[in-house]
Amino acid sequence: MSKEKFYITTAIAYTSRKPHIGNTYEVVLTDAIARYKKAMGYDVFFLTGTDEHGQKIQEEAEKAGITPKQYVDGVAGEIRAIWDLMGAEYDHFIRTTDDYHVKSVQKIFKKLYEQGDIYKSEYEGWYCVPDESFFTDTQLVDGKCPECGREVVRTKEEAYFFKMSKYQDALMKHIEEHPEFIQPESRKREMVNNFLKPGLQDLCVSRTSFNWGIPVEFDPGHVVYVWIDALSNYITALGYEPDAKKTDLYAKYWPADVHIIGKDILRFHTIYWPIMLMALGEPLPKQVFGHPWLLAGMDKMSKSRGNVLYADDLVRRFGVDAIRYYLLSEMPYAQDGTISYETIIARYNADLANTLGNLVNRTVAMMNKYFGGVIQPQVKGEFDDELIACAQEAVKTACAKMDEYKTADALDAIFALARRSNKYIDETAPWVLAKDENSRARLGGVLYNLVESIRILAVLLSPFMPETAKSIFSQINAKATDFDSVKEFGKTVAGESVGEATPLFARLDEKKLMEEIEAEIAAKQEPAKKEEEPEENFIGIEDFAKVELKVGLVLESKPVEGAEKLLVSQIKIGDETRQIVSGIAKYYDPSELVGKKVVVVTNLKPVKLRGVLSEGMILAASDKKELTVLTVDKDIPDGTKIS
RNA sequence: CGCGGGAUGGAGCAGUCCGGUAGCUCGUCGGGCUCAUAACCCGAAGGUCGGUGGUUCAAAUCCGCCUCCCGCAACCA
Repeated sequence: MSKEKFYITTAIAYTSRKPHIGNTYEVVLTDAIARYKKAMGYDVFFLTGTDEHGQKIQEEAEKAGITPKQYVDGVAGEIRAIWDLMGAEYDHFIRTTDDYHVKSVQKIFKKLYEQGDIYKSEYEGWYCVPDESFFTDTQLVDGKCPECGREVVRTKEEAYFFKMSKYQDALMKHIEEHPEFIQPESRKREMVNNFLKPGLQDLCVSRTSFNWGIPVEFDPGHVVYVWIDALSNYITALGYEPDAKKTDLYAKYWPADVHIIGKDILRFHTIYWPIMLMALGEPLPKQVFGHPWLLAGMDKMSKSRGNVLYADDLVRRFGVDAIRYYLLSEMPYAQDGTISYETIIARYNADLANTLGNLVNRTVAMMNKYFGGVIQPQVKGEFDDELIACAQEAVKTACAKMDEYKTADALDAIFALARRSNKYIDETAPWVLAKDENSRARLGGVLYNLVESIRILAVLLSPFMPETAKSIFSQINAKATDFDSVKEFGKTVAGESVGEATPLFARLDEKKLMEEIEAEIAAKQEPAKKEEEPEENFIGIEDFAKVELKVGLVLESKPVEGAEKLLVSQIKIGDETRQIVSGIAKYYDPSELVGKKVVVVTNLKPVKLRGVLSEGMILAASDKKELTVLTVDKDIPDGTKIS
């Protein structure tokens, strides 16, 4: 009888830049699940890879003065190196520039076109250059870009569209009939209520404005736009081609058991991807899990905020398993988690060094001290039952939680056994037993129980911290290391010798380490700033002169109906009065604004925001928490020019 | 009234579906022990479970209303 299969994937990482620890979380999570499933006897296929096409990459490459292919080769290599560093045991690493992928995507595109699911747009479309976005007539707001309100160009570029609406009802039905399809549950409602119920828009699936993409075979000049290209990776990696004989891999592993993805791309995986598969006549993935995000403090990690943490830096400092442990134990199932050096150090010391590391260390040390390292036979005694029950409970709970992909809860159950084992040492007090020759057998039995508990701990930890598990196995010289061996207590073999007691995780000096880290960060930031500023950020005085700024007096202000952030104000600027809409409702009560003299950009092209005409812009200073409008220092008539 | 999630000792979370002693980890304070990585074990302090009204013998848990936070959508000239 063959083993049950389990196909699991991460999203493919975009190769525009090096991934930060938040991006890396996804591959660690997936790896832990994959290792667990393997340990449970599944025939696992774990896919990850990189998404390498698109305008952004083309631009980055141009900036760097190399070809897009050279550029993505570099970043993809970097990504793969990080995945390897994290210990990800993937079975295949797909790159969307791989030839088999390119070929298959072209065929998929063609098939969808030929069967009428993709059509060439017959009307002209609208393109917003700064946003690089393409819109249909109905998407425009008052003839302007719905994203940014700027002018759009009636673009001559044709584009292909995917008829999403055709499959809408079928998808709706599928989601209703498979409640486990979208995880976590709350995300499902977001998808259904925000996209499915209002009706799906047809999706633009080709571009002519850049050429770094998979060419549409039958229409030169067009490249396949992101969705069909990127999402298909899950099947092309298995050798899928439409209307061809199914490969063994595909026949065996598809449909995927779970796609592990970030919550930000849930929409593409739960709506567009299933519809694509329906159109191809292929089965849908069984589940899509949108994991939460890892935040640095309270903020999203981003380069511009300067709060980015990288996996390789962290691994260098704390080791792979410590970082894997942090990510897997700290992230809640459905809510965003946080990461910082302080919290890593705190968990490292409390859980890894004190609870786990010290347990192993003291046990092995006693074994060596009292019995020359030789494991003694099991001798029953007081407190044993409770320890054994705890070990069995840990196995049961850890597995149950892992079946739901709740890694934090699983680790919690495992560490409960480590804590119970430490307590067992205090209860049985081996050092007291050691003083009495009569209790020598019991002393051996106590140590046996401890070694066995530690062995079970290591087995359970192996999907999460493979290196650590290995190190523990070697220290206690464990022979039985698979999940089968932890079903019952007592697989440790008496007569074997344990190894040297080597600390698994050295305790960290938080204060000293933080000083070191801060110094390092400071050293890194200084030179980086100097490089960037002078070259790119200067504008000439003539550029500045293009902006016409004047003092304006706020006569009246009120909220814009139906908009959360908008206030519409009547502003007197010399002889004229203008209506200006600003996104400041969260920070200002309309009445506060009246009578203020503010700085207004007067030569901005008028736009309609939320249907209300805005003829200018009020300048304001803001960071993520606070916003304040600019006013003038001394009183001066409205209409005064600012330069 | 766009949709959804949440508010529980200093921090992070469980408990809420199926009402009945409010639990876990970290932190703090006190004690114990000495096998061990100044570690481990025990004990204590600390919560009117966001507010309010109701149902009930009994509400963190069920129902109504309100406040605040967070996602998604929209939008932020």
